[in-house]
Amino acid sequence: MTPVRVSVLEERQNADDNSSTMKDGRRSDIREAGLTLFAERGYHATSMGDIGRAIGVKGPSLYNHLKSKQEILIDIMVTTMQDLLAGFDNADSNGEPAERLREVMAEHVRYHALHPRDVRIGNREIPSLEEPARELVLNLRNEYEGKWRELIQDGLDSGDFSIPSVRVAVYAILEMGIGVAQWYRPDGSLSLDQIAALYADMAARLLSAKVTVADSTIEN
Amino acid sequence: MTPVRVSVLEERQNADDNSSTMKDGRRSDIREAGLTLFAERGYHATSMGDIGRAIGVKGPSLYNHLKSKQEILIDIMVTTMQDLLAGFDNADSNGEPAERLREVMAEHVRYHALHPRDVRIGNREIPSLEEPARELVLNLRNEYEGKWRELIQDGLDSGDFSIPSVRVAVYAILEMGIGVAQWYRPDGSLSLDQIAALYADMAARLLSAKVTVADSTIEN
DNA sequence: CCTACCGATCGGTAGG
DNA sequence: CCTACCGATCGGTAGG
Repeated sequence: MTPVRVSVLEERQNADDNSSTMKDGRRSDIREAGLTLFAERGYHATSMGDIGRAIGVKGPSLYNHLKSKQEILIDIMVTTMQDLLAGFDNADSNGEPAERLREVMAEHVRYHALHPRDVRIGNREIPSLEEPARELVLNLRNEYEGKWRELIQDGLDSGDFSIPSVRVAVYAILEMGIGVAQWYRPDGSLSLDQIAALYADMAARLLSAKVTVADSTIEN
Repeated sequence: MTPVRVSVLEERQNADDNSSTMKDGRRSDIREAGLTLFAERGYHATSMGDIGRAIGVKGPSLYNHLKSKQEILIDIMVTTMQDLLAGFDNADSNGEPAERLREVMAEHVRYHALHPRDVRIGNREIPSLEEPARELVLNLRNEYEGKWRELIQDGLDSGDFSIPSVRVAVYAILEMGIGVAQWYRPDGSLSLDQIAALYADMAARLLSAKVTVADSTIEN
């Protein structure tokens, strides 16, 4: 269920090298250290020296494997959005809207539970991205939201869902799932499958509204 | 409904000065500039020179009004949590759990819609806080969550609510409302009252679960 | 409220 | 992969 992805950094390396078999382990070590440190302290509060120290080298040595600190951030944020997009497509089926909703929500929640550092950076460090990467990430995010809007619109059209605003419903559901990254612990009393099912339930309930606002469909 | 609050910075000023009538306008100007810049770029990406420029003075001049950059952040984050706590108590009634839930959720949403910069900083810059302010803010946050847990537990005990996990329900509902700060626009097609009512509806629906997970009450 | 300035730290480069 | 070093920028202070 977890989508297969190739890190942007890894891709760059493969493009530069002829031997795609020789995988520069340092590169993924750096990514991993950046993931932890950016998530804990934030991008601007993390120095290249910090990242170097985390993998046992000095700061300047990192430049043998990348061109800038920014490159690490871009790699993390782009691959995270690509993962979420691929995860949606993987989980989506051609069944009933209600069932499709449960499946993509479960995947959304699983991804956020299993990749808390990635999504935390993804949600906090957008201002730290330089153009054009920032635009790219925002576009990927819009693409992700668009998939959700389509699914929920489908259910609205078929009569399976009943809500006054597709847009608000999408925001509410996505945000709800994002929160899992902040509290999920693998050794908690709820299993990941239980949590995913719980959130799938909650999302499903959200979409069967008894409208109390003035007009039944306000806008999109 | 919006709780009255006194900025920590203002309090400090009043404590230092004898003339509490002479309110140093610069102080709140600085707070306002920090609010905008920290929210847009992040704390570490904002310099004292940036804040000074926003109010028409040089960076060093700011130190006539405060002792450190950190002080601005602390003020913003502490008063934000105090506002949320006071907002909860103000909105809470002694009626039925379902009605109390609707009222505090509407207030939660209104606050996030009307103070997007404050809550954005509040949710992103916790790692930028130095001790002991960090502990203090986390305690206030726990206090806020605790109020929600109590309310939802009340509704569970009285049979008004039906959910497998109070804790998960609180996380889901709070996070849902926090998201409003990221998309609400005063000139949007939905009025703030409509939005608040929508989220109150969604929260109410979340709490009337038909349990699909194995055990009906998993934990707290 | 300003200019001048401090020590520290940053991202990144040179050169080996 | 390292040391040495670069120019830039930072938060904050001195002194007026």
